[in-house]
Amino acid sequence: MNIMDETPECAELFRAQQHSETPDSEVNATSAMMAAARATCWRRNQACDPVIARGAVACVLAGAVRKFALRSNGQRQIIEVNLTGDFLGFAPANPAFFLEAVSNDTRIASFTREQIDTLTARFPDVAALMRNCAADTIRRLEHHLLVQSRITASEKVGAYLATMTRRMRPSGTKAIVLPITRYDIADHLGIAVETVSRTMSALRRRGSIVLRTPRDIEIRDPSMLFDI
Amino acid sequence: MNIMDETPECAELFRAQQHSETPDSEVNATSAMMAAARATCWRRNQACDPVIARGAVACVLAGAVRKFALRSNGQRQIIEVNLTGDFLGFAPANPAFFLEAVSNDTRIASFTREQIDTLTARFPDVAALMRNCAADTIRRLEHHLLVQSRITASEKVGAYLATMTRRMRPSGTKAIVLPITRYDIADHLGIAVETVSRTMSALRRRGSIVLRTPRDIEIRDPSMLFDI
DNA sequence: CGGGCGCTTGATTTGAATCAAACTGGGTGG
DNA sequence: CCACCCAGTTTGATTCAAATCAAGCGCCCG
Repeated sequence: MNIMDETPECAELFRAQQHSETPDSEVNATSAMMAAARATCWRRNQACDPVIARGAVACVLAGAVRKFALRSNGQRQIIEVNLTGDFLGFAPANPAFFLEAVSNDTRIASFTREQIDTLTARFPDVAALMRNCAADTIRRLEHHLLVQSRITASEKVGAYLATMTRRMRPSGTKAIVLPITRYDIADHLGIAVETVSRTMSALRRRGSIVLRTPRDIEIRDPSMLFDI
Repeated sequence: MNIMDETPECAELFRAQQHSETPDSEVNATSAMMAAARATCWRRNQACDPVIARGAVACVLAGAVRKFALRSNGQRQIIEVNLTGDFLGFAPANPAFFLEAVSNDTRIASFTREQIDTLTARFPDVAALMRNCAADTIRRLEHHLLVQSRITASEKVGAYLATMTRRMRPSGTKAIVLPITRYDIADHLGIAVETVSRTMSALRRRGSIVLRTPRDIEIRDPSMLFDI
C-alpha cells in the first residue's frame, strides 16, 4: 500500500442519491437539494467563477473544472481538477484563483450560501455531505502536495495516471481517457510539457501503458506507474 | 499584491474568545467548547496522533504540530505545520500520515467527533467556526501547493519566511523566531537542507535578512523575500 | 567532556528546463 | 472537396538549478 493511494470521492454520494433509493430522511434531503440547485452549462475554456461567487458551493454534474493561479511570470499553476461528482467552493473565493470549464457541456449545480445554510439546518445529511466533501478537498490537496514535492517527473506522471484511473473508476477496464491536455497535466504537476510527453513515451516504450491516442490510454502494468 | 499572499487564520478566533468579551450566544458557545475540550501536553518530537483519532478535531493552544508522510525511500514530506490557534483533524485520519509535536510543551485541546456534533447542533457559532477552520486548512494547502510547484528554491524560502512572518504576526517587529529546524523547512518545501541553508546565506549576504541566530531572523527588506 | 544534532560551505553530478524543430489530426475557409 | 492552419504532441540538443557527496563548525544536552 502506497502513501500515494487513498483519495476517496464522497461527493458522488450526491450523484448516486439522484438515481437510487435511499432512506426517507435522505430522500427528503436529496430532493430538497435538487430543488434548490441551479444548474448551468459551460463551454470549454470558459471562465465559470460565478458558480462559487459570494460563498456559494457547487457540484460538477458533467465534464470537469480546473482551478488555477497565474504567476507574475505568466506561468499557470493548476491547483486542482474537479471531476464529475466533486464539490467545490469550500475555501471562500480567493481573487488570485480562476475557475474554467475543461470541456464543452460542463454542467455545474450551484447552491448559494443561504441555501446551504437553510438545507444544513433542516437536514443533518446535508451537513454531513458538506463536511465530507470539504474533507475530500483537503485529502485531494494533501495527496497532490505529496505528488508535487520531491519525487521525480516519472513518479509524478505515474501518480497522476494512477489517480485518474482511480477517480474516473471505469471499474473493470484498464483504459482511461485523460480529461485534460498535456499542457494541463504539466501545469498541474509543476513540470514542463516536454517532460510529460517524454515520460509518457518512456512508459509506452517499457510496456507499462499503450497510447491508443495521446488521450486514450490503456494501463498495462499499474504497478509500474508508481516508482519507475 | 502577490498570489502568494492571503492565508488568513480564523482559528485564533477560538483563542480570542477565551479571553475577550463576546455577545451572549458566543460566550455560551465558547464556554461550552472550553468545558468539552480535553487539553493535553506533548514533548518535542513526540507522536501526537491520538488528538485526532477517530474523527476528533483539535486546536493547538501552544507550540506547534507537524503533519507528515514518509516515502518508501525514507524521505519525509511535511504536509502542514499547525501553529498556535490552528485547528486540525478535518480530513479523516489517513494511516499514511503522522503527527508530531514540534517543540516541548506543545499543548493541544481536542474534541471527540460526538462532542463536535453536539456542540454544532446547539451552537451555530461552533458550526461556523468549524467551517471556517476547515476552509483555513484548504487555503493553507492551496497556498503551499503554489509555493511547492515550479518556483525556484529562493522563492520557496522567501515565501516561507513571508508566510511565517504573517502567521506568527509579531505585529510591529520585523523579527521572527522560526518554529522549525532547517531540516523541517527543507522537508516542508521539498528541497534539500543544504539548499535552504545556502538560500538563507544568500538572503543574508544581500542584506534582505539578518540572522541573529540561525533561528532568530530579522526581516530587513520584506519585498526581497518574494522574487529573488 | 564527549557526542550528536543542527547548521554551513564547497565540489561534483544530474534531472529537468529551455531552446529548437518537426509531426499529427481535426476544424475552417476558400 | 481540398488546402491550410493551428493547437496539441513528440523528439532532440543544450543549459542550468538544485541534489548529492563530502567535510567542518558550533553548541546544546547528557
